[in-house]
Amino acid sequence: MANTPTLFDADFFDAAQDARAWPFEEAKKVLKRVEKSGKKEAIFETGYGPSGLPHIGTFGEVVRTSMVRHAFRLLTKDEIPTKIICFSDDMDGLRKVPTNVPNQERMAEYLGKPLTKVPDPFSDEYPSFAHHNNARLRRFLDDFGFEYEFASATDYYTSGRLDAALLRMLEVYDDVMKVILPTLGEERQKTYSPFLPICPRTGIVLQVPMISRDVEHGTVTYVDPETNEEVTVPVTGGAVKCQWKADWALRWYALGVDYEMSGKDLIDSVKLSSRIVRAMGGTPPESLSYELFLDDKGQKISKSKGNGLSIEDWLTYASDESLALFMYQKPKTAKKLHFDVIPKAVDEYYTFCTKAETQSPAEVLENPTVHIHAGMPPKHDMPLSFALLLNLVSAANASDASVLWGFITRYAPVATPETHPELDRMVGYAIRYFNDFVKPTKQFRAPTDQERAAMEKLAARLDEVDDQSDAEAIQTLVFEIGKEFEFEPLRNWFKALYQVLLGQDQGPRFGSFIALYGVAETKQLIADALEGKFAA
RNA sequence: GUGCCCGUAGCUCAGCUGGUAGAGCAUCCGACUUUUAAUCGGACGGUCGAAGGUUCGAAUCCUUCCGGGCACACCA
Repeated sequence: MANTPTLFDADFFDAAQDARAWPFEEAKKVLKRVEKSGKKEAIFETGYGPSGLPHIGTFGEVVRTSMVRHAFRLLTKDEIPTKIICFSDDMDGLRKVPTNVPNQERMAEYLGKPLTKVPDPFSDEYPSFAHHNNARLRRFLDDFGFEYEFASATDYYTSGRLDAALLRMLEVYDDVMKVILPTLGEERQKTYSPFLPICPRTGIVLQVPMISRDVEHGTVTYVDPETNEEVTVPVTGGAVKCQWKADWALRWYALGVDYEMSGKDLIDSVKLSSRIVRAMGGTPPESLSYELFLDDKGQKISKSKGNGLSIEDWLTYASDESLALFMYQKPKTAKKLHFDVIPKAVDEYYTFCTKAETQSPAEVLENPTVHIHAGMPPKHDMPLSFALLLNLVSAANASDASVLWGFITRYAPVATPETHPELDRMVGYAIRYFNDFVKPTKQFRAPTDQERAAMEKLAARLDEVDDQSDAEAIQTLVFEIGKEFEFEPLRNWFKALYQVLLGQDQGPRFGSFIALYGVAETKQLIADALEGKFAA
C-alpha cells in the first residue's frame, strides 16, 4: 500500500490516547504489557504454516497486525521501537507430499524430514522446498509493502538463538507435560513429547516419547523406533525442534513476543501455549482471536475446499486498499467474503479517504484509511462510484476501456484517464468484472423476421453516417427505422436491439452507443448477430 | 459439553465512551431522455430476538433466556 504522510506529530499523539478504534484497543493492551515488563521494544509476531502458500487469511493477519503496530506507535509517541516478525515454520517435517507440486516421487523420499531439507520440487533455484516457499511468502509480503523481519525456524534453531529457551523448556519438562497430556487422547499420550528429535541417522523429525532427560547436560534420550537403540541428543543447536504448542510457547519466550493474533480455531492452542510459557516463567503475549471468513453460503472458507474468494480473486476486481479496508472492519465478526462485498468496500474506501481531509485528529484516528496506510490517506477525486461504474459498464456493454471512458466523460465531462488515474484504474477493474460476471450471464436471442429486416436496413443505412456523426443524428436514424418497420410500441424495437445485439433486456441510449462503439463496429455486430453467432 | 460471534427496514448491514432509529439495494411515485438503461428527487418501510435490571433516559451497559452460525481429535 502506497506510502503517505505519517501522523507522527503532537496532535495525533494526543488524540491517540483516547482513540477507540480496535487497533488502539489492542495497542493499549500491548503497551500495558510492555510497561509491566519494562521492555525497551515491542515485538509483534505472525506465523506461517509450512505449506507456505499465502492465502487471504495470511494477508488479513499481516494487515491487521500492521494496523495494531501503527496504533501502538501513535499511542507511544513512537518512542518505543517496534517490529513485526514473520516467522516461518520451515523446520517442520514434511508430512505428506503436496498434490499441487511436480516431482511427486522424489518428494516422497523426503517424507518426515524438515522442509528445509526437502529439495525444491519446482527448480534448482532454491536449496529447499522451504526456501522456495519462504521466498514466495516474502515476495508476497514485499509486494504489499509490509514492513517486517523475516524469521526462519530452521535458522533460529540451528543458530542457537533458541538454546536458552530450549534448556528452560527442558527444566520445566514435567510441567509442560502436565499441561498437554490431559488434552490428548489415550494413544497420543503414550508418544507425546514437547521435543521432537531430528534423527541423526535418517534426518527425520521423530515423534517419539522421551525415556529420560538430563537437565544438567541439556540432553534428552529416546529409543530409535527402527534400531531400538537408545539415542541421546542435545535439545540445543537444532538437534530437536519443539512440537507445535510447545514450539509456539518457545518462540514467545525466546523472542519476547508481545502480540500475536490468530484465528478463532486456535483459541485452545493459544490457551495451552500460554500455560506453557507461564510454566517456563514467561508471560504470554497479548492476543486477538479473529473470526474466520465465510463464503456466500456461510461456509468456512478453506484452501482445500476452494470456496470463497482468494486474494488473487479480489485483486482482479479491486484494489488492495479495498481489501485492506475489508480486513480492518470488525475482525471479531464472522464475515462473508464473496464478490458481492467488493464494490461496497471499494466505494467506502474512497469515501473514507475524502472524509479524512476534513476530519479532526481524533476523528481521523477512527478513519479506517489511516490504519490502512499507516498515515493520511491519498487524495482521490472520484466523480463516479465503483457501483455506478459497474452499472455503466454493464448497461453500456463496454468491454473496452476507451468505450467506457466515452460514457464516463459524457457523465462527468471533466474526467479523463489523464486527470483521473485512480478512476482509470477502477475502469480496468470494472471491465474485468464485466467480462467475468456480466458477460457470461448474457442471453442472446434470435431476431424475428421483422426485426431481422429492420436490422439489415439499419446496417445498410449506417453507411450514410460516419464516425464523425454525432449521437443525435444516429439516434434519429435508429428511430426512423423503428417507425418504418412499424414496431408498436416503438420501445419493442429498442428492446429487440438490446436482446439480439447485446444479450440483455436493457441498454444504453442506442445512438450514443453507436457513436461511442463505432459505426463500423456496430455494423459488424449486427452482421454477427444476424448470422446467429451470438444466440446459443 | 466448552468457547467465540451474530440477531436492527423485504435483503445486506452501519449505529463508537447511553440522549428522538440510519445507509445501500429492493419496491412504489416523479423528473430527465423523440425508446430503454443510467442519473436525479421523493415515498414506503423497524414494538432494534425476548424478559428483567441500572438510569431522568437503553439498540447501546449488566443478568438470564430464545434463535442462528462457527470453532474445539491428530497435524499446523
